[in-house]
Amino acid sequence: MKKVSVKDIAALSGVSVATVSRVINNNGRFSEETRKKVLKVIEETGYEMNYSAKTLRTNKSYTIGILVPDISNYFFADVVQKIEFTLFEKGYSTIICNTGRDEKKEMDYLKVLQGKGVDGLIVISGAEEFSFDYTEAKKEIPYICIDREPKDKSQTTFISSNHYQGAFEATEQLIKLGCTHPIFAVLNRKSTSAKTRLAGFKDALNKHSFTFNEASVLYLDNPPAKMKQQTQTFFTNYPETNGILATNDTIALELLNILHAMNYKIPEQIKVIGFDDSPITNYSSPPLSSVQQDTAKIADTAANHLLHLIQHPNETGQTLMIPVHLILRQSSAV
Amino acid sequence: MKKVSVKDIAALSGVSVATVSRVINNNGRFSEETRKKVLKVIEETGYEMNYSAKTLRTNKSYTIGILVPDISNYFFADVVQKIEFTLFEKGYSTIICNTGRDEKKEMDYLKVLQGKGVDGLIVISGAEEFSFDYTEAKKEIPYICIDREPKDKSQTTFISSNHYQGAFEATEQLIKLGCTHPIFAVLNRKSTSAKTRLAGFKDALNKHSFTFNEASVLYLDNPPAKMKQQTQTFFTNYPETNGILATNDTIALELLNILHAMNYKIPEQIKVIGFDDSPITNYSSPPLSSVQQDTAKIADTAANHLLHLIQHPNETGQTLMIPVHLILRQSSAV
DNA sequence: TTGTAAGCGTTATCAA
DNA sequence: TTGATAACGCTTACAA
Repeated sequence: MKKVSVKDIAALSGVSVATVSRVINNNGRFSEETRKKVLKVIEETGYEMNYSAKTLRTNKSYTIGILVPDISNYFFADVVQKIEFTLFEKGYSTIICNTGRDEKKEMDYLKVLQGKGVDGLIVISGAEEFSFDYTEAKKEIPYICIDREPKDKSQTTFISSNHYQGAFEATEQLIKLGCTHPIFAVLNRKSTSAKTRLAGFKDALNKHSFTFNEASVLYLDNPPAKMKQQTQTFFTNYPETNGILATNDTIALELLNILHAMNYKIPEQIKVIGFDDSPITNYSSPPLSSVQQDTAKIADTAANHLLHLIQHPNETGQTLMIPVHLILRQSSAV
Repeated sequence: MKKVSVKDIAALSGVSVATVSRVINNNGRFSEETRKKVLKVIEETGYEMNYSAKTLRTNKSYTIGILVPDISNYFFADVVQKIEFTLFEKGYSTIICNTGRDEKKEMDYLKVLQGKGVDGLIVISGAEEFSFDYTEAKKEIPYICIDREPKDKSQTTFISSNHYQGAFEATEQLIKLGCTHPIFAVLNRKSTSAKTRLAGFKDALNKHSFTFNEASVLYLDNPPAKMKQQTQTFFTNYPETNGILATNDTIALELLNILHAMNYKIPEQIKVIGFDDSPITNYSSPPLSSVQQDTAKIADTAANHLLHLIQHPNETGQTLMIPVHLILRQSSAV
């Protein structure tokens, strides 16, 4: 009772393994009659392709690796899920690697993925620049970077939400709503996207002739207890602060709680806007305004572009910007 | 500049491929001198194992498949992440399959996973019972079910939070806090775990001599708009309702919003408890009491048990219950 | 302790 | 239109 192989199919349908292979892959020529016969036997026996053998032979694994910092973060999970969906539709399976922002682990994963012969790689976010280590020039694996600056842009495709635009618009919105002292709240562990958001914030301030200085950015660290203390200190030093653009929704919500505890009224005294538009934004008090990323488009672009890159390895060097949308809710109301 | 193989290593270090293989896998005998020599060459050349070849030969893939309904759900993502971590530490990589609760997709995934020769499977949640279709008796793949009743418990290991206990305790808590008419809010698409929670709710009512009838369960459907209407109808019919145990946090939060809109005061008029204790519980208004699942323990148990099962395929039939903890917050305060 | 060689399930080349 | 066969990179008897 062992697994049935092409050889068995060949024997049962009275043709050679070569023919069976041709039928399965629909390449080369064979008669309609043969095709029917073979497919029938395949159906009956419940034959399933041994992908290891196929991969070994063809050097194509139909497997894609995804490097992601933290799959329990909604934004990442959502993107990954959608990428996985698209890839599966096209016959690829996906190995998801949760790096936990650990560089060593990332290297280990890369090694294994290479050993498994992945056809391509999608790298999502991260603090440092990403470059694939092609030492000794093995098979070059095409890769796509999402929200993570590649070291050498000519080697890959860079896909990113337009973080700059999002932060810029959100900041202008705060100003328009009357915030005289808007700040940007960001984690000290800074990702590529966070840096870009900061730039957007800064430029929006400039455009409206606000000064950007140490009173304009609130740097935070985990855990929440530390964040609370840092926030309190900041507000003691800069009590005039009346608008916050947070680098993501989690930070925004944490700040909401902290500000409540400090007896600030949101949005009356301080207006808050987050980033990512995760589902939680609807359930906070008050509901949180946020910059929505188009995860569907990001995922779709990434998946399709990678597949394209696999076919045409040298068409790299592009940077694709995905527009974002500011969603206004109670936390930034007038 | 092609990929280096055992053959190259053998040539470069002046031994046979067999010896190289022995050194790599540290099995069989070889002299210390040989070992050093071979490892040096491996190091220098940056050799990486071709896993397809290894898998083909040994029929072991060091790959585990995880079937999960929805990776953007925090509870699932958290469990998956932790399983993945443990498995990677032990040299396994993980193919995560997001089934989207689609039975056809689940079957397709199963086929591919089988073709890729996964050594084991972890199946998380889902509406119907799970049984692996071993038609034609291929290689039997050991699998673990988390939160999803296996069709035949003797074939697998069933791991689950103690949903019954959680629901029972939460219900008792509601009663203890003075709720005279507690209800259970659940989605119409009912999972194994939801059914068990309902049972716990029911038994707690019985214990305290409350009657369980159609006024005790609020059945809901997505999307939120529909949920709102269903809730309003329910409260028109049963206005005495003053306590809610929701089948998960998302439902609980949705209800919180709906009840606010209906001008109910939480927790004064209605007390609410959720399930899962996702991070959002801290940011809702009021903060949500919830039954916390021990994801770390679930994940760890699942991973280790599966690895054990791979070594000892016939030690199946266990059911492992993981205790849960009721976390009390504002939404159920007196 | 080490080497030789068979074989895992495919695909692809070459002949028929 | 088909078939025989080599090759992919690795492990593992069996020999030496």
